[in-house]
Amino acid sequence: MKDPQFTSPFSAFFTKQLIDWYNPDDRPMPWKGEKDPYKIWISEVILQQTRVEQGWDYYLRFIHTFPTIQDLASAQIDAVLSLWQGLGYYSRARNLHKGAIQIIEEYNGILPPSYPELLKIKSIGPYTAAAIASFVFDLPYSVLDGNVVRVLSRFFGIFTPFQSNEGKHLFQSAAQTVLDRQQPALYNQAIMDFGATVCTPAQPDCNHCPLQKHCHAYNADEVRNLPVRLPKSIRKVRYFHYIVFRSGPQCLIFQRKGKDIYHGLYQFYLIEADSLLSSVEITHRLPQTQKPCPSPGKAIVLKPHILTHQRIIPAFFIMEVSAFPDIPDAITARPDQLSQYAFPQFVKTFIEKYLA
DNA sequence: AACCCGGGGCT
DNA sequence: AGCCCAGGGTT
Repeated sequence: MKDPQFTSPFSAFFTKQLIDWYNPDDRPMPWKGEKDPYKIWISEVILQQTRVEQGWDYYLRFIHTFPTIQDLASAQIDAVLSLWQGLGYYSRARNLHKGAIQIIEEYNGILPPSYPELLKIKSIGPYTAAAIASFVFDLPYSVLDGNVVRVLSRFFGIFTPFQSNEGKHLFQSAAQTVLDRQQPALYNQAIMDFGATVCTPAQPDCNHCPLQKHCHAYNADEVRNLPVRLPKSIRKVRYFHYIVFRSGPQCLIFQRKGKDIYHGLYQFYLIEADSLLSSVEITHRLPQTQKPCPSPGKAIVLKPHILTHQRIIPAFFIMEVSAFPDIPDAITARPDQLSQYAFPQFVKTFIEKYLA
């Protein structure tokens, strides 16, 4: 299929109004105006699927701990994950670390001033490459994120879902058409701030909108129906039964392996099932070791942990033993040492509430 | 092209 | 309860 080509008589109006509207000082951020490509890179990866307010302190801590690419590349992955703890989407932290090593080994330690080269670096996709290229190197690449898609779909009346193949080309074409090529950094900041503060998902401020006159959605009363999204997939339900082996002041933890969610982070001994298991069922599924385990006590069931694609129900069984069972890869730690390890948020919640 | 990956805030 | 967020990697 041929790429859909975007045209509109209101492109120039759109761009001029946006630039006139924009005042960078209205929405200050720690990384705004930053010209160190490393810091912009960090900020943009943190901001992937993450709100500015949520990422703010993580960014400051991250660049304080790892001020340069070399610092990040030579760090242990556990240290990186610890800084990321609670922010979610932990593959971002793992890929950031891989990317730093990649830059040291293949790019002489410097982020390349080129969109296609930036795209080759781990953690950098089309959005982040355009952001770094425009913000740091003043290259004419338009960013295309959730904000931009929303603004473009409403103003130009684009009802094609962005998630579809056709939508990706159509929105990319529209974004590049309205880009102010003379000042790409200012323009990209402008459209994202505009989407975040005026053309918001719910209850956009159309009454004070500088684009109102030629906004297709406003004039057709379609604002609430745009952007159009593809239906979302059904959520899986998973039951995580954690056995907290305790012996005196110590307990056992394990690092998650494989390619599943949270891999690289730490947890207690896990028995997963697709339903809540009884004490008897738990007993049958305890590790087979020399020393028999006592039967588990009453489960501490926390509220479900709701994620985008799954729902995790955490149940904890604290099991006092005279000696730890011999389980491969077990790590012995005191509760006060657990802060050295990165845990999924709901495990951290349990530790603070029941093991502190 | 489809699926997977967190956590928080808002309505 | 559902939606959305400064998306990218894997298969």
